[in-house]
Amino acid sequence: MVEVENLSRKEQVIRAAAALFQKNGYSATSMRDLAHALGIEAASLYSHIKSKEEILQSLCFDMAAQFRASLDKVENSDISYSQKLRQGILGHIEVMAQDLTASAVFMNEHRYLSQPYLRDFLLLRINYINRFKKIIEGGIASGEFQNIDTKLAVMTLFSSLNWMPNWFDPTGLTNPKDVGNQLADMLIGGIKTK
Amino acid sequence: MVEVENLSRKEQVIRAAAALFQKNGYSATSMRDLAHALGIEAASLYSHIKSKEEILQSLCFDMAAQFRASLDKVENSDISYSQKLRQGILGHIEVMAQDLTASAVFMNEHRYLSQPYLRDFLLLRINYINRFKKIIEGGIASGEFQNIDTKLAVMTLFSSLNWMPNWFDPTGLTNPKDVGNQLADMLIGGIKTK
DNA sequence: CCTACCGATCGGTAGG
DNA sequence: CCTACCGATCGGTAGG
Repeated sequence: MVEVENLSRKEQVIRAAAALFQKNGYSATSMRDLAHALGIEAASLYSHIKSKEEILQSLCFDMAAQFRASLDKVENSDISYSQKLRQGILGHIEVMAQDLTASAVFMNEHRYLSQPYLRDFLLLRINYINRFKKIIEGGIASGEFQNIDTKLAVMTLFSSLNWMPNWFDPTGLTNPKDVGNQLADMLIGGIKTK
Repeated sequence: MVEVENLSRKEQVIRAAAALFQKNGYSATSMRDLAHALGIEAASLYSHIKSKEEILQSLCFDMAAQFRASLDKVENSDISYSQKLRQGILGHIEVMAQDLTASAVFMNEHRYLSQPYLRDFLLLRINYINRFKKIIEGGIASGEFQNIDTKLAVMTLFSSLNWMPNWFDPTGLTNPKDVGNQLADMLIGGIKTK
């Protein structure tokens, strides 16, 4: 019971922190700001978390794990490279849409991780990007895609995906799946052999 | 002479600040860090600049003005919408490539602007984005482009452009113009009527 | 989860 | 461009 309560409160702390990190940035968010948002004193936060950075670590690595898991599913499936790319995009957006705030922190605040966490995070990220790149390279090798610059293509895709938390309106008419399919239409149509 | 020296020194301060803002973030960069990079004491910085934020303002609004000017040239020229979009992309990348550090600050640190500067900056930015959106809408209306979601299209373009300072290697083989043309090929090919 | 508090550091000013 | 310094605030700890 005590454990469950602690975990739950810890998650409240992390979620409140994510909202402040997104709004004001990690460095510009003080532990007193965070405490105030939760209606407690700054010192009380340390009953739930070890440090300010531990919160950032949770947020960044949890999102990274979710992105990774979503790509696992499509990577080894027996579908065309266009379909793999589309499913990869849909998976990424689906994960993002489940927590746009944490996604924005993942994208914009990971840089404030200290070593060795920063290094580990960047390795996870480059690995993720390279898996998308491999899909594009596979599509080129099979003749499905034009012989485009794969680095430019994958960076265009990645930046477009990660910028979404900054403009996507979850209360709007378009749902994550529609946005993902439209993005896939736009990008795949552009790199597909005509 | 005194004026010229002051201006020059001020620009040195701003450039050094841009490098630190890019590397460590605006909030996490102290005036003592900046002073150290220039080999002077923190208090001495205030002979050249009024405040820390004034530096950020210079960087953000200077870049905004350059982006705006580059789009002015292509907007009213008598070319196809594909060509307008391509020239807009090339112009944006050319401006960015001239100062990748300031461009990264423009993209990632503008959020630390205080009011009313933040509001003004965001208005300039949405205006810039809308001008690209108008080009895309014009292309749809003329039948040159498919009937895509213009918001998604312009956000994909804008995020892709602004993410470039984070991965573009100015010492590499591809020059800004090649990258711009490749990005235009990829995006325009994707939205053009087949 | 609180009060009380720590040393460190912040942006900036006074006065030269 | 410097020394000397300001009040405010930082992340975090001790002890309950």
